[in-house]
Amino acid sequence: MEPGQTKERLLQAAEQFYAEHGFEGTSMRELTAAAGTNLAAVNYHFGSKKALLMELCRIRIEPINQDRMEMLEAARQKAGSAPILLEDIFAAFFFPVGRQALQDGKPNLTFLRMAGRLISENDEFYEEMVTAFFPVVVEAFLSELERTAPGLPPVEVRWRFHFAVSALVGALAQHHRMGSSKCSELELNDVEGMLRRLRDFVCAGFRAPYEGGEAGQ
Amino acid sequence: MEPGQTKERLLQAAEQFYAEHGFEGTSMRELTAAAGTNLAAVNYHFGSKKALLMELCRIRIEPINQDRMEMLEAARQKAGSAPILLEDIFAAFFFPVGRQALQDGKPNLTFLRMAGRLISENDEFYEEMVTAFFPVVVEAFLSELERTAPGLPPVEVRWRFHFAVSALVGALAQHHRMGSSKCSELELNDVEGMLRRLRDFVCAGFRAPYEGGEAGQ
DNA sequence: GTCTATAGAACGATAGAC
DNA sequence: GTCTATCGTTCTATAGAC
Repeated sequence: MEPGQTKERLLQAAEQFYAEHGFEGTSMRELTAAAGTNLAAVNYHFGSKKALLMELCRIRIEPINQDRMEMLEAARQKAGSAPILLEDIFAAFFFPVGRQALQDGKPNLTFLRMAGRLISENDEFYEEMVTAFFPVVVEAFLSELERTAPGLPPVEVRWRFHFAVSALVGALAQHHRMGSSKCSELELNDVEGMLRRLRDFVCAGFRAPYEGGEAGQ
Repeated sequence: MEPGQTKERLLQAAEQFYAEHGFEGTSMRELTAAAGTNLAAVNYHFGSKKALLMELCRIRIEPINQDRMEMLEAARQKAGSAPILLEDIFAAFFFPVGRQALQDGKPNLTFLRMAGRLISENDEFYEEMVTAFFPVVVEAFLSELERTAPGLPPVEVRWRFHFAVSALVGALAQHHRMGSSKCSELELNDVEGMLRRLRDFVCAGFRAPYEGGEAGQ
């Protein structure tokens, strides 16, 4: 193969395989074959299988989290001294995912799937990714949410944010399967529409009346 | 080992390994060692790795779906000719998971994690499980939701149910990680409390105002 | 019904030529 | 920077003794 493009082709193939089969299910043999190269290239460019997949995650996640912080800051500016609108907070958390998925013009559903993988990855890989990429963003959004919903105990805010993140990650992981069977009318390629729907769903959920934690069934 | 209990010990170990590492990440060597037996036992009792893990899923999922159908029918009876309360529909979908997790007295978080795995399993395994265990239940709940929310287009009902299921599966997959870092105050063992919170969150989300699908950001 | 032993293939990683 | 060849390990599955 001509030199200089192997690294990018490896990352591209890694996204495909990692999205479809996760860390454990991804074979470096298949991956390098799909990238038109060989096993040795992985070690030369990245050092190991794990380092390749971590680098892929870094490349994809970091720009999203940068967008999130910028959109959150913009929402703060817009609100001035008033409380930030809940819709703007969750827009800042959700919409950058769509921006990243659409970066090459048409929607990259493989990337969505890869993002959805994170949640059920094995603990070692998960822990490394979360502590590397997410603590600052999560704390920023949590404290903004606490400020916006003063009536809600911090524990309840954390639960609801947890549900919101779960819904996002699950929706991403499942998005490619929404087209099958009875859901064919759903517009798969309208990632932005999906995220807007999800934002509205989650904002309403976040505003659910708080029963004090001891309500009966 | 004494005869007659190997099959059960294999299923128990399978739950642990499948929950932690998924299908691809589960090794029959480690699993059979943890079960105090050997590789040959898997083929004798189940036929293959895949058959063992599918059987585990069947044993866990089928009772939940049976509970769901019974609770949905009970909610129908309770409502009579009036529309069923949204809270009762999602209680019927969510709470049986907790009942299954608590079946041995104290909460079985491993089972929750296993259930959360489903969503990002490789397509072959996923497809087989979903078409084997879920189509009837999903259609029953979807048509009940359509009946309960007459103002909402069926496509929108499907999207919101999709988000609700995603939130459930994601919350299950992540539940064991909620104890770490800043969330230590959250009561991990209160699975029923978590599901009640999630039910309220999702019901509020499902009632989000419908903008007609073309609302701006 | 349970075991040991092993077949046969696939795995990640690396040495060394070019 | 890219390749071939191969090392040492681990994988699932199975044959056959008890």
